[in-house]
Amino acid sequence: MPDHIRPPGQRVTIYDVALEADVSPSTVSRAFSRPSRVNSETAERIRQVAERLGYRTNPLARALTTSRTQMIALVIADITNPVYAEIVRGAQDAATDGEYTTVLIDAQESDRLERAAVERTMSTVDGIVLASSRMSDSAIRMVAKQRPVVVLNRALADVPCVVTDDPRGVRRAAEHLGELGHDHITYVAGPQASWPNGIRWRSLLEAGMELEIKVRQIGPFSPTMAGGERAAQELSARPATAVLAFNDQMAIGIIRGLSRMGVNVPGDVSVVGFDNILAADIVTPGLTTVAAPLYAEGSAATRHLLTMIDGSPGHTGRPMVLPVRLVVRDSTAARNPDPGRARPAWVRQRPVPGPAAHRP
Amino acid sequence: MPDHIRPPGQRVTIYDVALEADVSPSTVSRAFSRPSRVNSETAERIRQVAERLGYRTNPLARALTTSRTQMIALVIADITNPVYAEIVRGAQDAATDGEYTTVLIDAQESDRLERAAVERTMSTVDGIVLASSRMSDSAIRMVAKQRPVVVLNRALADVPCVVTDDPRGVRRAAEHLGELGHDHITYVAGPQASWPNGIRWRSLLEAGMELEIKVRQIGPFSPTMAGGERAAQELSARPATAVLAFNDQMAIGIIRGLSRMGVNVPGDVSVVGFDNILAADIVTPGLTTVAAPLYAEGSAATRHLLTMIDGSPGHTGRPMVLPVRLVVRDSTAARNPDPGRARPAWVRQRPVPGPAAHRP
DNA sequence: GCCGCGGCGGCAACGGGTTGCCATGTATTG
DNA sequence: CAATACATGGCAACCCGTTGCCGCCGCGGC
Repeated sequence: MPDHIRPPGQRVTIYDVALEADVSPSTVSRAFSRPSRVNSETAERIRQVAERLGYRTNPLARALTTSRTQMIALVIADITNPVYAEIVRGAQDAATDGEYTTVLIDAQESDRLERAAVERTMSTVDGIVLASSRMSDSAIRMVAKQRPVVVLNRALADVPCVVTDDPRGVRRAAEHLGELGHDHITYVAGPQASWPNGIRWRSLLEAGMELEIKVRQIGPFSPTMAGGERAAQELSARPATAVLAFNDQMAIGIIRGLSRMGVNVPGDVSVVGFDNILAADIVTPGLTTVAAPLYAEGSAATRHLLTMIDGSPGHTGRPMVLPVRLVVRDSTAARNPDPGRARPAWVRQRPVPGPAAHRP
Repeated sequence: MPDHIRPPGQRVTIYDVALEADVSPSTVSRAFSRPSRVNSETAERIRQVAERLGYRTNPLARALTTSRTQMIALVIADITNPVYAEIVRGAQDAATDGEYTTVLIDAQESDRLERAAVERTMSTVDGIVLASSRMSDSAIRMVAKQRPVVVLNRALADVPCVVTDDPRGVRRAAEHLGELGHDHITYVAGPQASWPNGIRWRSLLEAGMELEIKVRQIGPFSPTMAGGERAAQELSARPATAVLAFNDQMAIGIIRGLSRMGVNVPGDVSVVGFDNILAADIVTPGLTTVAAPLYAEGSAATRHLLTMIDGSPGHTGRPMVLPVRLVVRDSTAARNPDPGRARPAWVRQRPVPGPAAHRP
């Protein structure tokens, strides 16, 4: 009965609908793309025929003339990093609201892969959100010249940006540590290609000046738990009582590394992270961290992108900055007043067997 | 100097190249898509002109005639769930190997959203990997009729599938718990729309029969930490000494919930999860869990999809099944031999203040 | 010298919509 | 009632490659 069962692979086109509805193809086209341009009864009839035949407009064909694919690309540095999950959610929801589809690209922390992927995708999307791009400024500008681009977690002249208020976050963390009696903070650096890494360190320098806290930096390390564990090793060579890590994953790695070496967190060392990922709450001790409004970041960036696509110039003046807050948990505590107790376990470097290894 | 700086928005087409190289557009087209079909010197000249002009072939236009976009869609149930990160990596790497771009779609655990997104994307991709789809069997078959589809983590007649050996994983978990003296296992169920949820429960039923372990089920709960904490509440009403959770996130939630109520894991209750996400290793106690070869899943599924796209029928016979292994950590222990001690803390239900709350 | 064949390039017809412009018919206005 | 405006629909060109088919040319074989 349903005569809309066509040989598979034979897509229904506007021509089929036109024939069936006894109008010209252009009318069918207009019935969908500019309904106001056609008589409402005709439009309705066409819509019914289309429905019956199972017609779907072919986005590729449409894109060919309109050069609008209704897709945007979201490029993230590392899908393995849970920070991006919420950002993606925010972006995706905003895109869906605007009738756009999101193409997610995982750069795997690689400049090269990121460029290649962007290159490949650029011509298929109407705009791009670069979240924590690892590309060079000039590469980004190049891309921005060809398509609307919004950059997330990075400030860059002439390109619309949205960033979080990292300086304030760092400042709050430093104040918090200062109040606990720490007079020295070690920054454990993440990837040098990461823009926030630079700003966090500089902010700490600045905060240190004002608060009269000494600061130093070690690294860079990979922004992962493994990287944090490696940092812990290095920390043991140059002791510290307060550590600010580039991100939560590293902070967690640091906590684990230190614990394994017999160093007590927060008893001997206070650790602060960045991002407030879910795991920050489940690690023991709970991780004190600077929380960013992840979802809002993704959502704000893509909303801005959509307005640009719709022709707005995209205010490239100041970056849009989103507020952060310090989430205090149990990885920070008053500085151990007994220097004799603060170091021994650590100087001895007695490696304690870690938690049960993976046994198959 | 470089005359290839054209007014932005004016893309270079084969016609421009043809004009400049003094050949016909078709020759330019062939120079790229079938180099063997054109004289190698001519081809080289064309390539140089194209390079000079900055020509890039427009994938949309190409797709219009070839109906090949060189894109595949990867649909995942919930990007917030870390399990998918590795799957995505595997899929993406495999796709990149085959010169395909991956479009990631997050279904947000919603049947409706998933269908809508698939519907929207279907016509723009050459094939689809459905990882842990929440759609109905019939909806999936519908999609499979229009595009090559590989289903991940779900078995479905007439559609190529790749699954993990959950029955064996559950069996191993049950054996492990049995050896520790547990004679009763409670399964904490996840989403009913999740296929693995069903199979895990049935496998546990079966394993219980053979191993003479009693089993029961509670739930369903949302497959998140929050869901696990809710499950912990319910568990307190109907005590258990051994729990198998639908996934790691729930298991972690259960551990936290129980701890908060003063129940000791693994002293009073043993908890086993599923998936071996990173957090399983950082929670205290470390979570015993059934590990799946996430990366391999994504990679195998996509590779299979690519062969289907290249015309192979896609063996729809038996699903491809990937091996799992039990990772034993510290959340499982011998059953508490003292029933008097096994329940009191729990019957009393003294809610213990949880870890420090988020203080801004 | 004639024929056949292979290499190479061009023509033109797509693929599936979109849109500027024109033709027709009807409603509005003076 | 003529003149003008507007609503509606059709024609045809266009977007940018791809590809079937044909023609031209040079070469080797008989």
